[in-house]
Amino acid sequence: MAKVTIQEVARAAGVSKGTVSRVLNARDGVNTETRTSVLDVMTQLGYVPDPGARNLARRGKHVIGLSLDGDERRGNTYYGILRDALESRFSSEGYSTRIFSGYDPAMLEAESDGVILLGVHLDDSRPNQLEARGVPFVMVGHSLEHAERAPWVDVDNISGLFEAVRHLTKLGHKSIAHLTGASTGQASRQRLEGYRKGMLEAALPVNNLLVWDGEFTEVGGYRAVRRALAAKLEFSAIAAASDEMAFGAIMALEDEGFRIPWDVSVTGFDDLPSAAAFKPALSTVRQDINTIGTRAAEMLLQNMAGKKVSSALVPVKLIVRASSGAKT
Amino acid sequence: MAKVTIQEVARAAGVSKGTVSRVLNARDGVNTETRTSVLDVMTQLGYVPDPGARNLARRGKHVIGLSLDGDERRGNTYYGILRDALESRFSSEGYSTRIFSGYDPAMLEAESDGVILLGVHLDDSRPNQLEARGVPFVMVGHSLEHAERAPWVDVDNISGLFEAVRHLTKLGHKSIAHLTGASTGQASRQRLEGYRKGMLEAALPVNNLLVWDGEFTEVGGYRAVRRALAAKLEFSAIAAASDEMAFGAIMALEDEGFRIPWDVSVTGFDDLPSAAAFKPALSTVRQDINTIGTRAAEMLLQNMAGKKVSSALVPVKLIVRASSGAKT
DNA sequence: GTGAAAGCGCTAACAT
DNA sequence: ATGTTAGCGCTTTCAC
Repeated sequence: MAKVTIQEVARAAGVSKGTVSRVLNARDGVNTETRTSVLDVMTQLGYVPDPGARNLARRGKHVIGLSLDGDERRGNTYYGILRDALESRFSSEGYSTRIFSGYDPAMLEAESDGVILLGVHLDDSRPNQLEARGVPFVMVGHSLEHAERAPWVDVDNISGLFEAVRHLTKLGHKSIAHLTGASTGQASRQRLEGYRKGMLEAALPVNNLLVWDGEFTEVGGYRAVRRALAAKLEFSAIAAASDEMAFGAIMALEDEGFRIPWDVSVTGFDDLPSAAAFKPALSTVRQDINTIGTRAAEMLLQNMAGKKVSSALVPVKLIVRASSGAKT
Repeated sequence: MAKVTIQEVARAAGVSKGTVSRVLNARDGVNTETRTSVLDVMTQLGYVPDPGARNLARRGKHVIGLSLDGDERRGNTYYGILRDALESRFSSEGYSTRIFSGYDPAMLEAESDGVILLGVHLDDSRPNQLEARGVPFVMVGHSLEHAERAPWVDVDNISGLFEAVRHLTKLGHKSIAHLTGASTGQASRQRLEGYRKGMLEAALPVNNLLVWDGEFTEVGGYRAVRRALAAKLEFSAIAAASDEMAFGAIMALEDEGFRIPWDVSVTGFDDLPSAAAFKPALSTVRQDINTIGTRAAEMLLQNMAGKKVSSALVPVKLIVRASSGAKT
């Protein structure tokens, strides 16, 4: 595993360091043949560019800022994974990432070359400010308000819950509850909309008493279900807006003697690693957090390079496991 | 904020780059006067060494591995903060950090210069293996089994819970329950021991029915309290082994109509950022996660430099807020 | 289109 | 004890 450098690649390919560097940076002005041959040699030798050296030669700050507004840290399995994905993509490009929690646009501008905006909400001032300052940025998550300000990557929330509800209605369920998160978040609204669309499609009424706030946490889900049970609400299925709320819901149901999925079917959203391991294994809408992170990173990289990029809606996929079953 | 380099420091101090580099790396063979004067110039100019350039010149891999066994990721506010602290300390030293989840000692050895071991448990094989391979490492958390293998940093768990219980007994509480975490973890055991010592000190009996497993999560705390209530257990205070379990406990209590702290006093452990914001503000044992991370990083750095370092027990501090009050 | 050479900020010999 | 000088791996002029 001896370190292979650009020099060796150059020699092996019979060209100069300069040329190798050019193909490495996808700069044009390189003969197509030379390019492919160099590329070949690279993979053959298992060449991996040294980020430190690149930064040094490029002379920049080379840090990208992760701006979290408030406590995205909480409830965080999701953010942990996302952060890993961003980090690994950026670091392989020679950028280090830094978390900026206390939101300070001036600092962001001074200390980073570009920024990833996490958890943008309705009346968020960050997109405007960043745009005004001309700092390249991309948002993870989106809302109509800010959609035009900068490119964003988001998961297809609406389709996700729509699919979950359709799955449930096909199973014969009619009274389907929805566990929603904080009302200020975009994701919650969109998932709620997906729920409504799903009910509509099956010509089922949307009963507001069956839309519960689970605060996007396990306990939140647990308590919401307890309240519903205490209020003697009738339902045979729950489509939750997150896996964690679904976990909480299932615990509450089981604590009260209900069996999943025989008495009540439950679906989640996210497909966290723990969803498959849960008892019963959770039926859920998978969103590939890694893809989202990688996409966002790539978009920002392009953006910083001055290229125009367009936003992306990442598709979701319904994963059916043991927590949902036919209405009995 | 123009970038100041070692060259400029050298000129301003009237010495050569070499000398500046020497003081920068705390290498000896430098006149004390020169050293202090160089140091002065550095702070005056606001000099910050460029990590990339250092790595490049030092020719090493310069990555330190964070080994998490299994899913430390979960329940994670704690690990998020810890990781930030480690990262910032290491990166200012020119090291990048990488997470190694699937534990593979060979990989760890091949790809990192040193490793931080997180969540070491009783029958953990990592300390032995790492030691056998001669990889420098330090552990965050400790157990008697591994205490001699390598330096560790840990919070004073025993004193922490001891203080919490003493606080409660001084308030007049006699029936004090303890919410504990997973029994395999060291921290849980030590906190449980602190609880026992606290009860002992006040000549109070330890009733095993009042030691509840809250799985170190909010829901876990919530459910444990519900079970206790359903079993009609008598208690006027709860000393939890984590803030999150305490949050869950308070929610369960309030959902059943109890008022905190009038009907039941509750204390936590960690002092997460959310503890002060919680309603009611949580009395808890503060452990400074940042200090722990920074200490661990510093120890590893020393260790890698071949210096002998000794383990550290970081003190804790009881923070009294609104969730605990006199027994009525 | 490609090579040669200069340098990015720093460390590590080697001198003195 | 300190200065000098090569590089580290890469990008970027500037020639050709």
